[in-house]
Amino acid sequence: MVGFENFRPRDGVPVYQQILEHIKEGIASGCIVDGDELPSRRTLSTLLGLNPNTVQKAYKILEDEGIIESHAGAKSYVRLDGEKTAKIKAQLIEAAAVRAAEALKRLGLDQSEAVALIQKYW
Amino acid sequence: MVGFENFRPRDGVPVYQQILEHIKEGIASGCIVDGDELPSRRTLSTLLGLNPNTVQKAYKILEDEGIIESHAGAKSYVRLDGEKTAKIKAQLIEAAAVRAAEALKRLGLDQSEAVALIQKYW
DNA sequence: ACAACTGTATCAGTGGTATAATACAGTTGA
DNA sequence: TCAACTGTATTATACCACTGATACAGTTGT
Repeated sequence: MVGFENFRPRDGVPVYQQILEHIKEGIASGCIVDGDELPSRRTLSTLLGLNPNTVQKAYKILEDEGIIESHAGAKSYVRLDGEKTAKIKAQLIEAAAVRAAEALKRLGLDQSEAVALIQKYW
Repeated sequence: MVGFENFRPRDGVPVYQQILEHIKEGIASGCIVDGDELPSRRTLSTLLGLNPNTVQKAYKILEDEGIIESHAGAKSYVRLDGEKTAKIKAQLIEAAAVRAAEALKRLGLDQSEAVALIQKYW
């Protein structure tokens, strides 16, 4: 079962997007693999104190992207092959690295200073 | 005059926030200093193709934070002392570094991998 | 004084997010 | 079979961030 134990929604970002990201990050880090069962829309919405529609919105996008499989009446499962997993991981990592590099560059830092900072705040 | 030549708003983030960040980043990197004149609300909004209120919103926040000074009828100026400048710089750098470290951690990377990525995408 | 610029304030409209209340249909297991 | 779950869909509502349009007030320089 895909876990949401340490899911702490931060504000400023739509919750449905954070649910999306949480699952994709789980895939990238290897915590979530092919065949894993997802909590039902109703279960997860109750757990997080949300409306079922909010969870549905996130799940719908994941299904459109071919990451999960849903069928009326049955539970939902993660559907991944090696290629798709690698692609998700690469996309997230590149996005995070580019964002980090650009942010630090804009602050006037050079590469060695940036590296030192990452180490300091790790 | 505070410059907006290489200001390219990205979507997904409110424009008024990006204006805010642009000015704070300029302060952190030393491009913007005490006494600098700001473009007027109307001038900047025309330049960026925005509504004057959007610029006003950003300027208002900067004034509330004591970073710029505005008086009805007169132009607006940056007001900074060394302490304030250092504080802004430290805040932005810490925020960027923490955000970067957390994002890369969530993706399952370790410190050396993160450093390598920053160097790769620098 | 006056034109042309400044900042400031107010109100309306739009779109996205989230909630709410249902309804319907398929699967599962006792 | 049948109750209890599952997913799916629809409609309405509320709220807030953002943008847009407009009006008003103060300054600056000629």
